[in-house]
Amino acid sequence: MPRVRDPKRTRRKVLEASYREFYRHGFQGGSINRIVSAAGITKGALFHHFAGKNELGYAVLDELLTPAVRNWWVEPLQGAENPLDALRGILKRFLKRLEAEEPDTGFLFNGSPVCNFASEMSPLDEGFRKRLDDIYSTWRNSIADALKRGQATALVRPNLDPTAHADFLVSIMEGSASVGKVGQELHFFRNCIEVAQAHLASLATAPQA
Amino acid sequence: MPRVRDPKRTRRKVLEASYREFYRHGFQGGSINRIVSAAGITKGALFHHFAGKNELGYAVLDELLTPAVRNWWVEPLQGAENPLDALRGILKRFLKRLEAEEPDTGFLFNGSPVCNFASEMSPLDEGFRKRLDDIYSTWRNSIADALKRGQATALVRPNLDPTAHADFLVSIMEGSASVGKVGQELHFFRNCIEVAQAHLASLATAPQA
DNA sequence: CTTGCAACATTCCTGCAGGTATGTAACGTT
DNA sequence: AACGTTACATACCTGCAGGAATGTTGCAAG
Repeated sequence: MPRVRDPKRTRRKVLEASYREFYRHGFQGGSINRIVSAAGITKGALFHHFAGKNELGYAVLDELLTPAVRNWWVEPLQGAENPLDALRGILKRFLKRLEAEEPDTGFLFNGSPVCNFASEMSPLDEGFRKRLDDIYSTWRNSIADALKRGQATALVRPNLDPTAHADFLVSIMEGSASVGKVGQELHFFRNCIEVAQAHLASLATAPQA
Repeated sequence: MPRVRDPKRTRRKVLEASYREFYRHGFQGGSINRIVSAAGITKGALFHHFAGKNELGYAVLDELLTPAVRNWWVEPLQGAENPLDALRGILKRFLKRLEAEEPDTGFLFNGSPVCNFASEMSPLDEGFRKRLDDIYSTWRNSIADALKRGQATALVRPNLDPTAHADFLVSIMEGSASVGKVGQELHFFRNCIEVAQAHLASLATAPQA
């Protein structure tokens, strides 16, 4: 049972409402008024917890999107004995999640939240650009490191550039999310992931059975 | 020497100024006032040529971005005898153009304009969604058709899905543009295109020399 | 059990946004 | 040459945006 005053909870509610608002309307198009009414609080409360709209956006990146990327792409790769299997597992989970979602809801069918922020805000504000660069860097490094470990254990072809392939994979994820949200057809996502899976399989040393 | 009144020219100036404004600030963040001052005209002239901000955005898509995609991706593939070579040629031209550009200017370093519109506006307005869907559809169809022709002439592996690979390729282009604009490093684009080139090469029937 | 600060709520303010109303002058038409 | 329409320019209007100022209340510590 929530107490009458629970600053952490309030802050969290604001963050999540902001996330949804910015996800739908973009950052610039997102309205503080809508956020406070969606969160069931007042503008005074919001500005007590966040210095301004930009800081609110920064907090969404730092406290929601950065952990999300860590959950999806860093932790699953960290302890993996076979990095290619781990990557293919992530893609499979992605597709499963997409198939379970209703269109127009949720994390994936309306584009990657990170990519939405990046498209809109990275050229306009250095605070956003820096944070988004951090997110994409850890994402790409996580994949590149996994591929390097795979090369060390002779599971991944030695003659390929792990960094380049990491860049390529992240581009695929973000690109398919952006293009797919326009058409809103599961079909499209399935196609992209399918080809990506085949591409990943082609990175293994032994031609797989 | 331009005449005192040249409606086509004026309209064109507005369109191009709008394109630049929306490219930098996004559609919602883009300001009509800035557009008219950048175009060197007045608000009355703008609203004489365009019914409203949305119609202005539609016109940018219809009259600037649709032809741009046709130029880059449809026409070069249309008469190509070898579709894979044609695709690789397009990628090479892209990279050349990127290398020639200053960062922070131009078509590519700040993301794909189509993708920017898509991320921001396709969930918010059906008029935008429809137009963007058309653009992406012709883009994808153009590639898929080229691959099919390649299969017919036995230049492309028969056991791959042309549609799926077209979806994949468009995702790569748009994704790398979106992710790359955050880091602003030519390195990243080069990596993505390089891997994409290798991927394209792997679609050929004969293991290429 | 008071006191003080943190956690809110209310109210108001300024600026710019997109858009309209109206005025005026160039230009094709007969 | 007079006219009507198209192509603009000027001035203004309404609304909501982000945010500041100020008021009020829970709550933990002494």
